[in-house]
Amino acid sequence: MRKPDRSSTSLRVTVKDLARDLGMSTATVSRAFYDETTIAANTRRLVLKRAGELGYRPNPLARSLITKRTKIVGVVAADLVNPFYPEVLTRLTDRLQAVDLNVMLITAGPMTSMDDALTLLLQYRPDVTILLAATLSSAAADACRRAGTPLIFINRHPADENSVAVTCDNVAGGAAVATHLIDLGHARLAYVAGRPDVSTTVERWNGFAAVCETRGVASPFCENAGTFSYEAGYAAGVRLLGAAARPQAVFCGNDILAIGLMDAARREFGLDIPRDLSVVGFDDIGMASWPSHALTTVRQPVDQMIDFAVDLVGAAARSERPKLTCFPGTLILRGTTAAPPRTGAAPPVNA
Amino acid sequence: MRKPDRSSTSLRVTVKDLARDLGMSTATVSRAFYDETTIAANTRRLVLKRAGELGYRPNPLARSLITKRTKIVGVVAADLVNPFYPEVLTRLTDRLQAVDLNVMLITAGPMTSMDDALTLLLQYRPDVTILLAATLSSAAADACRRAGTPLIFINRHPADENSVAVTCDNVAGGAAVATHLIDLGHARLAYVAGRPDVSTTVERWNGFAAVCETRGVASPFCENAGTFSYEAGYAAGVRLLGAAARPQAVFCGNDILAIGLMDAARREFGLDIPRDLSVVGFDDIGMASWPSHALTTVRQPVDQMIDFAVDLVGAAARSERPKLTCFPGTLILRGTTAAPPRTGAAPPVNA
DNA sequence: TTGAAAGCGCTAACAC
DNA sequence: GTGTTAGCGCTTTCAA
Repeated sequence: MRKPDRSSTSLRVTVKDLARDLGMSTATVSRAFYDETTIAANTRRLVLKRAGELGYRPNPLARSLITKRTKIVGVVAADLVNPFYPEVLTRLTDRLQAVDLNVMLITAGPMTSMDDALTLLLQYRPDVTILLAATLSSAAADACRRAGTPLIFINRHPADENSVAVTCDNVAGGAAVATHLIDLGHARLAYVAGRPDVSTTVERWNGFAAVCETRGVASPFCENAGTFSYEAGYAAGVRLLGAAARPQAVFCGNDILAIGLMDAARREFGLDIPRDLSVVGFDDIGMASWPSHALTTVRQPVDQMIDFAVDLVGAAARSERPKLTCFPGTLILRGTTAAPPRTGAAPPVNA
Repeated sequence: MRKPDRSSTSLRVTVKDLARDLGMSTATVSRAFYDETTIAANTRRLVLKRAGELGYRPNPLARSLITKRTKIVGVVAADLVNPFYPEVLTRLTDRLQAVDLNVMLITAGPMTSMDDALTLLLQYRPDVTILLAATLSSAAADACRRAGTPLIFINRHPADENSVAVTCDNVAGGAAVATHLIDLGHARLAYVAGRPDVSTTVERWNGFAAVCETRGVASPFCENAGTFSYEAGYAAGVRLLGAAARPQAVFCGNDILAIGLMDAARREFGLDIPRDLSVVGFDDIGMASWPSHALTTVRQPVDQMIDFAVDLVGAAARSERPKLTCFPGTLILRGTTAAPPRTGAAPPVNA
């Protein structure tokens, strides 16, 4: 076994060093770093002052041995290639850092399965684990429960009703899209589903389809893209728009699907958007507002959602169990939706 | 002070438990988990088997107290909104996880400065710290040195010649772009710089300008976008293309700048690309190959670069000091570059 | 209000 | 090849 490199041993200050320096016991020094302890105000001041000078900070690794709390938040990111998640991750880590929490990131990729990666993470005893667009095998969920780390899902409703989740109101979002498209006068609608087995896919469809039914519009066709990616959107576009009765408007499971589908519409079928086809996405990623896309979409209130999730982290660490929470989205009208061209007899003009 | 939540105390198995269960000493159990120790092969087998059954894994936090190694790799990501970095980060964490290393992620954002975030990270004593497109204040670099964490820069050449860096050959990349554009017949070239103070910006320019000089083409105009973002590219496009002598071809500091600039060219000036303007990027992010962009660009060999960086992590942890390493990029020809339209007298036909 | 002492979970000398 | 012991850096009883 390699022995620790004593030569370059960090001249790291420890409690002992600081205690000796101050002529106090290590216990007193330690107490200075906790609010709820009995220590003379003046002693604390002294300790903190000298600690600052010497650059002493309690070692969280050693501390965790006793307190059982690591100040580590595990973040499991399933799909960083969808630009929505880097946006979320950036704000999330920033906010967590601001409250003195560190992010341990795990991803599932070609080399490691989600379950293996999670096992690795759990060794570090994260106080809380946040799942970004990730779903867990029941074995993995079990492992988390045994390890005692509360789970917070972002953008997913877990099947397990015990977990905490923060999501956008996907049902209402889907409904708003349907209302918008029907108001414009579209009758042949379609939905492009991403991963079929996740809550966002199902809920957005539910809201969309429900309004179609209420408004007496034919039930929308559902094209399954299989996953949330540009390529999947493009392929779905090829299938959907090549069909005999092309839809007049399509609601895509998220923005990146919508962008893929629009590229297919233009390149493979020479369609003009929105004249020949209306398209709506979901998320409002940065790219959606670029002139080259100008995508009408449902904006998720990312900032609020993340801030709330960070509050949940605190609550979860205190073993509180808040209910799952759902934030309203906002339909953002841009350039990819318009009324269908009039065909046959023009409708009576009544305005 | 809150006392550890004994009620829900994880029934986590410890060395002691396992040792008692097996009727061995804790030392023996511990030895089973290290290759370079003297332990009977059969004993090791027994220990590992029972450990598997009971779900025992040594607590890395406790272990680190003695070994001074945490198996934590700090990753500092400066700009996750540029899609290049999520691509890199995904592969990086995946590879690190595969060799049993965990990623602690820090970002600089509105709430926390880079230096504060780094301080937070260093408390956890990462074995190595990887900087993704990040530059460090000299105070921060000092802090890292004092904390004894080796630094690996990805996509940046640090000023400090002590650090290790893995980069793409930006000079050669810039040169290849210039050669391509000049071969096509362009004479009025421009460069759009991202952050002016980083090595990639400077090196790409150097390679680009050097070839112009060699080939006897007028020194390219340099437009400073200030940062590597879509918006900055768009704004730079507005300034650059609105000028009196519009360039025939522009080399952008990276793909996302190029995409912004192209949107400006089309929307603000009604230009057709590549007929009226040739555009080249750098990185070859996924988006560059989408039909809506079809961007000619220099591909960074991300996979090789990351795999190499992961090897460096191992080397750095062993206190070796490899030299900084530079991988060749590849010019990928797509649809945004073409010969300029002939103006005035057609050149003599000689083919 | 403070200090002495025990111990978190683990590894590494050193003896056997 | 294995067990005993000490101790990593820290917090937390308990007694003073």
